[in-house]
Amino acid sequence: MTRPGSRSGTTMNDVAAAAGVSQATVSLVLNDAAGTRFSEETRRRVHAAAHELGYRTNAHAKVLRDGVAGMIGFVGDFVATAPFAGKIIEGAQARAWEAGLLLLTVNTGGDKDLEAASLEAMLSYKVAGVVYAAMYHRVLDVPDVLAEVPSVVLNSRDRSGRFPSIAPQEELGGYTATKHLLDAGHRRIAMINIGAEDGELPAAVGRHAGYLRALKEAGLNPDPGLHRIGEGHESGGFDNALALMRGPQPPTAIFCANDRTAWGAYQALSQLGLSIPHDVSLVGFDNQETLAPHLRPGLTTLELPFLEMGRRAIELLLAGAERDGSTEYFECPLVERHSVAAPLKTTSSH
Amino acid sequence: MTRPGSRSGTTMNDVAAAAGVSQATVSLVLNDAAGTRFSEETRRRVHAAAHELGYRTNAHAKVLRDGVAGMIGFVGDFVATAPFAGKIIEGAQARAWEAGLLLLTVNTGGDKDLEAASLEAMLSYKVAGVVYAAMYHRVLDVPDVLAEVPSVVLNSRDRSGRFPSIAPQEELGGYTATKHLLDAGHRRIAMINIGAEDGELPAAVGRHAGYLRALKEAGLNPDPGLHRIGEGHESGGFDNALALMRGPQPPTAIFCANDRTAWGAYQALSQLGLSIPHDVSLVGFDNQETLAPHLRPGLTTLELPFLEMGRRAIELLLAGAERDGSTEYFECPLVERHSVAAPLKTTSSH
DNA sequence: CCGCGGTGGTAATTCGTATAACTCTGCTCC
DNA sequence: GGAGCAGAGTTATACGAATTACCACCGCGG
Repeated sequence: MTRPGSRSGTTMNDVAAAAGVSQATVSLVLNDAAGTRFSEETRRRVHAAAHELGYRTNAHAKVLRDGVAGMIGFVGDFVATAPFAGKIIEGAQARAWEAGLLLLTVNTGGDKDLEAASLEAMLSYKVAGVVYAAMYHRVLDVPDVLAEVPSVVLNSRDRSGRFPSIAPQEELGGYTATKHLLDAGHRRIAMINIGAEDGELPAAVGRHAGYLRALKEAGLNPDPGLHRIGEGHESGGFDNALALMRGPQPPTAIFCANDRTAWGAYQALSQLGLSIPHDVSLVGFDNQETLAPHLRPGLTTLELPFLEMGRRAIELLLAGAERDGSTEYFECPLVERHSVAAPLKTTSSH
Repeated sequence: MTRPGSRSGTTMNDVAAAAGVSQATVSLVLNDAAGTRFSEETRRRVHAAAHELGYRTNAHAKVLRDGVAGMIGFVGDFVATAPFAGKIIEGAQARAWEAGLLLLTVNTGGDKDLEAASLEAMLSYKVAGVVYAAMYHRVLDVPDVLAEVPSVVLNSRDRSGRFPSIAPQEELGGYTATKHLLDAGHRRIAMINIGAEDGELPAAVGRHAGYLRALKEAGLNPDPGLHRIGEGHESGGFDNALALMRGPQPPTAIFCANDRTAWGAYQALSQLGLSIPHDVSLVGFDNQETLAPHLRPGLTTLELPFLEMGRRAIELLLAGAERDGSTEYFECPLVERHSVAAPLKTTSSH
């Protein structure tokens, strides 16, 4: 009803009739099919008619005919919900679009029934592949149906090892963070981790391992009293930072295994009247854009390369073929701001 | 290759062959079509064969035949990127799913070409409707193509008035926030707004109007010196709060037009050695989940009902029909935490 | 012995597009 | 002057599911 010609149901037959040619001609001309020859006059008429009628190809008919759809499924336990992980979709969507593909997204919120049902729906839409994304890095069980189509696990690892996975390089991140603090001259470096290291949480395990490696490499003996476990939230950072600084031998620097924890530590230090980085240095992890740059002083932290990871997931899908279950690790670059300085007085180690 | 029967290309004909019946029978049985009668034995065989072969309906064939697809397009200038607006997608997706529909999402990042192209793609997929969502509440120009399909504008208003819009009730929010402060006994209430009120930013205009109305209703004369304009960021909150408190007659309470601004104010007050809410009370706006609950003390703020707004957008789409360009406003409930208390000393007004 | 109604199912068509195979008209060339 | 061929299109079919119209069979009444 909008413009005269833009009825939603305009088909190639309508265009053909308007241009006075056959439907096949319309198809061939509009798709600029290779190896066919039509007079300039005919091409002109077809294009004119198509434009006039507001013709738009019916994607379903095309898919039915060609067998493969221009869509990729993106299932996550969060997708939209998580504040910072939006980047991961942004990257995926951008890359998909470059390949002319649309993203069919569902966030299950952890609901396994919804997950199964939406995967079924996606498969009936003949998606070219499925990205199975997780909010945080862990080891997870991938639904069997995904084996029917190219799939990749994003920001987590597939326990069964059937699917290619993409994950951040946690250990190196932990190492880099700690090394940065060591290089600034710190010797008593605490770590407030996110949750227990029961092996199901590669972020916690890896970051801590990197922390230990850096310490060891510097010839330092890790003080168990400086290693604490929060829950990845502000309160965990707050409580643990408070306990740490009130202890007998407080650290001169704290590595917080995520930015939220670091924020809690900021609040604790502020409450104790300690200044950052003068009295104590801090390094975070995640480079959460709503947080890290806006703390005072700005938080030095490690960036989770979500944009690239999202892009890469689609890339792998498109490459298809190989389909081994190997994991591709992404390095987390250090982004320096102003929460790290040299310690006040060096607690000499000999 | 996974399980024997789960080839991706299993069609009704395959099932029919396996069950020893016709394709029509398979269709009728599987869809449990009304008014048809098949023997129990036949039904059983059909279901068994379908299950055995891992049959899954081809959505494209169905759409082609039936004309309407089980998908809704969701286009945004952000979609994933914005930290808190994820809720809006979550709500939309949940409601869509209840209706058996999938969401086809694209975040354009403001790129108009991408926007146009993805709308075209969505329309070729015969989406049942399109939600056109914006990151922040404003007045925007909606692409003409949207007129071809049921569409609704989410978290913004359509300038042309052709499409139904859904937006938060900013004025009432500003009023509620201010009233809350008045009720606590405050008389000198400042406001740090987000950006200029040039009419293109309903959030800024509305929240300020509500602030003025509440003041007027309380018989107070707004002090222009207490009204400041930030940029909606932390730094705007920081700088303006600092200026406000260092002024000749500092306020006893500040209404910050968003949570990020409020956070900046927290930092400024902390720097000045002022405590919240003892020395000054604060109210924010947005109830940003990564921020408001984690500030110390927790920030009293107004919630943007994104989940409901997202749901409602889909609801309107499904209702279709009417299609007037009216705007539906959503109330922003006050969520009380601990940043508001009675003022220290009342600056009596007579 | 024919017709009739009910039961249980099937054949054929439709949706919109892509494409392989085919037709028809001129023209050239020997 | 007919073979051959290039040029310009067309016809027909397939993709997978839904649906309408139809058909075959059986038992029974008249």
